[in-house]
Amino acid sequence: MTERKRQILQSAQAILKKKGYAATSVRDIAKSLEIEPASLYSHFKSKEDILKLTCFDMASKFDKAIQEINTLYFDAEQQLRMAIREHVQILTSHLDSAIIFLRDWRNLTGESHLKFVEKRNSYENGIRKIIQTGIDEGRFNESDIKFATLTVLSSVNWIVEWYNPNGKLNATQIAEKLSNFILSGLIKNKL
Amino acid sequence: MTERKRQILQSAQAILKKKGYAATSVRDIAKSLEIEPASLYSHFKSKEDILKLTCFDMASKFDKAIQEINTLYFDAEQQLRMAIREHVQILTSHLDSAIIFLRDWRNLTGESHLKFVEKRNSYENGIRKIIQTGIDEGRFNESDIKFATLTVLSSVNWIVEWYNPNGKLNATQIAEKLSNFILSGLIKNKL
DNA sequence: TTTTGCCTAACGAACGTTAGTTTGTAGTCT
DNA sequence: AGACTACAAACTAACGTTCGTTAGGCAAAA
Repeated sequence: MTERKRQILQSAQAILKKKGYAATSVRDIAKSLEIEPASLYSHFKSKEDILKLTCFDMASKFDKAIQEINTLYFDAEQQLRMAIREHVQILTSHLDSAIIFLRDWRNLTGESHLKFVEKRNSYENGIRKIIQTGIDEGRFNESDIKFATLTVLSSVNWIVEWYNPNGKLNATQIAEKLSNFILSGLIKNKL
Repeated sequence: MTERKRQILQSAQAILKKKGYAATSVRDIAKSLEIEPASLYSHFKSKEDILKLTCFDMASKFDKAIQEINTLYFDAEQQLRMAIREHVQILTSHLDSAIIFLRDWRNLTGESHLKFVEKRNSYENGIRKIIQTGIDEGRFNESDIKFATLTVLSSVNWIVEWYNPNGKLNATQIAEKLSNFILSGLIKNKL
C-alpha cells in the first residue's frame, strides 16, 4: 500500500464514519480530497474495496490481539482484563475505522460478507473461551455463556458511540473502569 | 393512521431492518408489497417520512416508559430493574422498528435529526437520574455517572443484535439476567 | 359523489464505474 | 547536463443504471 493510498483511505474513512457507507457517494470522498471521482479508481478497485480494506484491517487487529492473549497462561480474570484493554486500545486509536467496522460491515457483499462474519465469530469465540475458563476455574458465575460474552462485547463496543479523544478518560482508564464493571458482574460473590 | 398505512409501514420496516435505510430503495419497499413505487406516495410524503415515523414512534415508547418509572417512589435498584425490563420489552416486541431506531436514526435530516437527538438525550437523562439516586441513597458505587449510564444502555441496546424471538430466553428473562449483571456492577460491595 | 388506493409514465438528479489521456516526477543513459 | 524512459496519479468525458419523486388518471368502495 503506497503512502498516497493510505492517505486517501484515511480521508475516505473520516467521511464514511460521519455519513455511513451506504449514504456516502464516491463523489463525496473525492470532493474531500479535492480530486475527481474517477481518480479514486487509480487506487481502489471499487467503492466496496474501501469498505473491505477498512473492515478486514480492523478485524485482523482484533484477531491478532485475542490470539496472543489466548496463548498466555494467565488466569481468566487477567486474560479478560487484557482482552478488554486491547480491545479498547484498538477501538480508540483507530476511531474512524472502528466505527465503520462496527456499523457498516453489513454492506459487505458476497464472499467478503461471509468471511467477515466468520472472523467476527472467531473473535467472539476467543472471548467466550476466556469466560468459559473463568467458569471452569470456579471464579466466574455459571451464567449463560453466550449471554455473558455478548454483554461483555456490547459494553466494550459501545465505547465508540461516546468516546472523545479529548475527553478526560484515556483508553487505559476506560478499559480499567469497564473491566471492573464487567468483572463484578462475572466474579462470584464472596459473601 | 389507516390500517393499510400501518400494514405498509410494517412491510417497509422488515426490509429497512435487513438492508439498512440508506441501502434500501423505495423500489425495494414497493416490490415487497407488490405495488408500484409511486403508490407508496399515497401513504407517505417521502422515504424519510417512513424513517421518521419509525424512529419517533419508538422514541415515544421509551419516553413514556421512563417517565412513568421516574414518577414512582421506589428505590433506585427497583427503578433500574423496572427501566431495564421495560426497555427490553419494547425492543423485543418491536424488533424491526427497534433495529431501525438504533441503527438508522443518523439518516434523519434537519429538524428531525435535532429533535431525535434531543429525545434520546432526554431518555438517557432519565436513566442517569435513577443511577444518581442510587448513588445518593448510598447504594450504588460513586462511579463516573456518564460512564455508568452509557454502559447500562449499551448492554441493553445490544440485545437487538442477537435476540431471537424463538430462542430459549424471553424478554423478561433477558431483562432479569441483564439487571443482575448490571446491578452487581453498580451496587456497593458488601464485604 | 367523494375518497381511497393504486396505476402508468416520466422527470431530473445522482449513482458507481470505464476508457483513454495528460501531467509531473524520478531514475537512467548518452 | 540534457534527453529518454517509466510510472504514478491525476484528468476529461461519458456510460448505463438507479435513485426519489411528481403529475395525472382510473377503478372500486363508501
